[in-house]
Amino acid sequence: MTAGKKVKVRFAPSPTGDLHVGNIRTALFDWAFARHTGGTFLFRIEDTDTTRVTPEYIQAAIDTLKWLGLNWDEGPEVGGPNGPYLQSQRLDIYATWAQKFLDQGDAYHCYCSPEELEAVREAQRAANVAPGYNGHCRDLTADQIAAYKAQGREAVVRMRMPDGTTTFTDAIRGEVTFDHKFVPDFVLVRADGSPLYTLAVAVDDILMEVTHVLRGEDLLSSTPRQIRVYQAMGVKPEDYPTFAHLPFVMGQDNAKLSKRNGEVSIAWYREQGYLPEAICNYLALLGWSPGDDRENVTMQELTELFTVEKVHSSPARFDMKKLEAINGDKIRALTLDDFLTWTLPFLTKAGIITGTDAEVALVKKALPIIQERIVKLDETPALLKFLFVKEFAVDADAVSKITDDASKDILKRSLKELEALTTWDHASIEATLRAALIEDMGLKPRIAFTALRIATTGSTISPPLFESMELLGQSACISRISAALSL
RNA sequence: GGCCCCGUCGUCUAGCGGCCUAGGACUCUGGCUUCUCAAGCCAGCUACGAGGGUUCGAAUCCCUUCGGGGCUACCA
Repeated sequence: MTAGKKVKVRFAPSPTGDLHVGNIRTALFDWAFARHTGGTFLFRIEDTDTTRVTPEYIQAAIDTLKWLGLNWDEGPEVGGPNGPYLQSQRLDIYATWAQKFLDQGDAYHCYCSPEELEAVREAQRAANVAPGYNGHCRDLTADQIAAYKAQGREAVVRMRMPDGTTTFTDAIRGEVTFDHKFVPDFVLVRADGSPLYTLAVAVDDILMEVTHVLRGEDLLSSTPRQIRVYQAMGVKPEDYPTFAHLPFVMGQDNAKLSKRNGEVSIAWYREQGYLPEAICNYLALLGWSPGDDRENVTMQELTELFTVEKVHSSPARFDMKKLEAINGDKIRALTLDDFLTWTLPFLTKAGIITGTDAEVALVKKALPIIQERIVKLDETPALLKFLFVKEFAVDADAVSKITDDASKDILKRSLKELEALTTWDHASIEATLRAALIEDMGLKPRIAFTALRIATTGSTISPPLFESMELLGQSACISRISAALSL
């Protein structure tokens, strides 16, 4: 199938909500496959279900893909030779093909009402036979049709599924066969004239010259229906796209990932401070591996290493802990400038800074000491807050730890030493404090520095103490310690 | 129920008949380091769903079984 042709892969979500982890994993594989093969990545919006798809969700899907860096060659905003790329703008195309199928006898009008169809299914379930359309309207006579029309019945367009089987080779699962006995005649066009997924997806994949369909395994059993449409379109088997059905991403409870068993919206991950590259790296490892022990890969490396042959056929469980670990790795690998760029929005959103040049400069100086201690960007405000607060106050739960006499002694001595210090850098601060508190007073470092940490940063947890004090500045340190003494 | 897909440590995976007393990563536990928190380093725990074959030899091939999942819409 499609051998020799230039690869074209499509990602075609139906935006009935925010794109979720599963969608993104599919998009990522589509993208990686296209880039690996030097092919085209096509992005199409399947918005034929107008009751569930909204313009907001469509825009959100576009933004999400952009944010992740999954750039497309054909699709919304960038256009392309086979547009439009929103199915809602291609209705006339589907109508034309549906009519052709009707004319050819591949499809027929079905006048059964939803209620009648449901009754049939109910009976089938009761009789323990496979539920599905019973072919009631397959061979209606002209009189029967006239009678239905006279009753004012609306018709759907239904595809005739001939006896036999459909066999295709899935690039991930191998040869798969479906007996048409279990693939009932299916609806192509609703009674209101709007197309269904089964029609639109098949028509578009052919018209847009898609060579590879990598999609979720939930669509595996709909493949024979797509192939049936190709046949009716007159497409030769060697021109069918190659199918590859990706395994699911499951939640912790082994059910398809959903809001109930894990956070699924990419928007949520973005707000939490996950890096797009971390999300992509982690998702790439769900159902795929480079084949060796490599795990940390850049987007560039992913496109070099990705092949469908290495994709699994078994589902994978989503593990937030592993994502966090990878995110931490990616954060630590960031250059200072990139780290700054990623961090600033979190600090401004938290109200820690407003964005002045002085603030940004201080943040930049402080970032190196927190880079290896955060896993997500949203941890940054809490760690750097002490540098920017206008009204400094010691955390309520830490106050009691520095009001005892021993702590007061530590703070008093520290104050004296720091006031006398003429060179204000972390090495000098540390040398002075160690000499006075550890060597002279004989205190344990842990005890001595905890008291100072609370007094200067307001918390029992902070970036390294001496670096923090350097950044804070001599006068601020002195005034905070003085204030702590009168608590 | 029927059809289809899937089954290696808790999780993601390596493995494609001998290199496997099953390797790596995350998690977890213990230790080292240490000014807190991290990071880093070291160690440990834990897996081929089960049962039959085939073979000198099976995690790897075949069959059965059990288990999980998907589909079964005028959703996608």
